[in-house]
Amino acid sequence: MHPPRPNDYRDSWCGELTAERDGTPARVAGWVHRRRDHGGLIFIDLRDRSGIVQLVFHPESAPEAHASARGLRAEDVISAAGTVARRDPANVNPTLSTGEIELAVSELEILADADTPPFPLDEGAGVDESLRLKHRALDLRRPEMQSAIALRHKVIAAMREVLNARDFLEIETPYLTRSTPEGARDYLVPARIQPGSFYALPQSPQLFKQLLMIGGFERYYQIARCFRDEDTRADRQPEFTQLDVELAFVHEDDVIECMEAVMSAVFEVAGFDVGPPPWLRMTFAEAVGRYGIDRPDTRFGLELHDLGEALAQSQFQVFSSVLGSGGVVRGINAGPRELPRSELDALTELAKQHGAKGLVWAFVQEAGDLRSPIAKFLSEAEVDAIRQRLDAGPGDLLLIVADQTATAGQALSALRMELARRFELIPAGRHDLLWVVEFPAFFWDPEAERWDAAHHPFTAPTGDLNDPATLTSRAYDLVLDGAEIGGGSIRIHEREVQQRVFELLGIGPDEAQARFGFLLDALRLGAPPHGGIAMGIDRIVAALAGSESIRDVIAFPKAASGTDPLTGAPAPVDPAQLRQLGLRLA
RNA sequence: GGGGGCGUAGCUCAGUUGGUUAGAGCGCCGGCCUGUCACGCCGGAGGUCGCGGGUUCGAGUCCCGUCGCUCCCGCCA
Repeated sequence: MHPPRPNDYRDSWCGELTAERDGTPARVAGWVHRRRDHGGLIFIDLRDRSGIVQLVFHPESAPEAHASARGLRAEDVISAAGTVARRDPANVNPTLSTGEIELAVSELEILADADTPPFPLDEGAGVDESLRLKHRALDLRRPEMQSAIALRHKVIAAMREVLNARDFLEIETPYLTRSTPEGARDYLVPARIQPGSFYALPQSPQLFKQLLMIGGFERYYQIARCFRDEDTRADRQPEFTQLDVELAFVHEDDVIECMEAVMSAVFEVAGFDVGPPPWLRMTFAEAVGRYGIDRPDTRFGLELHDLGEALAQSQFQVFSSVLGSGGVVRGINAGPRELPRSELDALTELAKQHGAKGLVWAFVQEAGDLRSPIAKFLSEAEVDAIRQRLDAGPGDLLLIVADQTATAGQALSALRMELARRFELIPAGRHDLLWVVEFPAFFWDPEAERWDAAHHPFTAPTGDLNDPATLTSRAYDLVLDGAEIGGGSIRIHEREVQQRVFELLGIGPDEAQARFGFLLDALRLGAPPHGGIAMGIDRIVAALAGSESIRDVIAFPKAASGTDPLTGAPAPVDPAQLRQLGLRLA
């Protein structure tokens, strides 16, 4: 690390005192990591951002320092000066980078004493998370948090470096804005100077970056905070950070190539091996066909297979009726597994939780027949067909779901993931990265009785606008180990097309003008073809750090409930503040 | 909005079929200790068993309600 400017607190980093400094004076500062008081000798492990060094206090040679060292406790903040001394070979600690030396302290200053920590720093990960969040300043001192936050910095720095070298401009867009709805609920901010009116916090800088393209900047990026008022998950926070990128005069390949350069640099600084670009591209149709969902984890098999053709006439009513109503019967071969009934029930529950009405399990017997609750409904030909489609042999466990395509896919995908966890099917250290492309542009929403945008309403479609079901959107998602870490598209740059898409989505000309007039107006003034992408920085860093939750790579995250145990937000406000805003609580 | 899991000492947890004074490890406090590095040894303090109600002679344990944390579905790209 860059050496500290010597002052009366310190002249050296703890973690950088080595045998080369033997015999030289040094002054360090930091937190008391551990204390070992032998009555005579006192050892203190002192920690700063760079690492840990052992301080030793001798009662004879430094009685004053030794006396005050007796009162040191965990997390006290001190400055200590003394002489770097090589340790006796028998006393070397090989687990410490500074283990060959210690600092024999002659002068100790206690800069701040600390209360007994509410949780131990070395067990941090096992501690209740809301307690950690409540005392986040303490929690952040844990090595895991230190390295996660440092990794986050390195990732963002690598992104900036690549984009800067390619002449991108980093441009900020407003956080107080009119909502640019992409489907999620907006966070609203009441406007004092316009009582009754509200700003919205942006769900993404989508429209602004398109305006920047129309504004002639051609290559833009931003490390942008985005806000969505929806329930959280381990990988979702009310506010999150994305690398937002947009380019003018580009096609899909141009954006993808650019992001491959950016992400290669990111994976490189993290020492994360995903192989060199270009990375695999898979169509939406193939992803859903083989894995059931549009963000497949391809690190293991257990692919889905269609059984509908063989079962259309099945005596088993569930199969025939689902197939008759346009649904599918699909299955996976879980391989040779012995599972007790209770575990099969648990898998059925899982399938139901993901929307399926049920799950059919079947074990292939030695003779080729099936042991299954529905075996008696299946003809020999049907059993043969199932075995063949699922490439099943004796002992194999087959899992079959009959439902509408999307539901069956989601349920089977959840089953795949559960089996992979349970039977450890994912090879250690393997990481798969792939682009999913050629998404359908619209899907029919039967409840709202209208078309809905699969991506967002500004995504450029290809095909015949008069036949929305056949339209493909010029969108692309980047998927890492089954997690969507980024997504983008070529945008609509022609006003007429944009207007037409709004109509399809049930947004009439007046409403479109009211909500998106500023975009439609700008599209009249000479919009270049353009496209871009947004990369989820929290998810990327979490994946690189091996964290289960993005909260572990955000310095000050919200809890799962959306609240902040640290500050107590959200909190009631003073009535006077409400009055100023012209608000009254219901 | 719905489902699952959890809630006992500062922390992590155990607590049997409802039964005496609710335990352990770590931490904390005091004492001893001159080569430890998760130091060691001796002693000690520390509990609204999340909260409220109920059943019972008796509830950490059973029932109802409620709150909090967490994972998932819905929702959200």
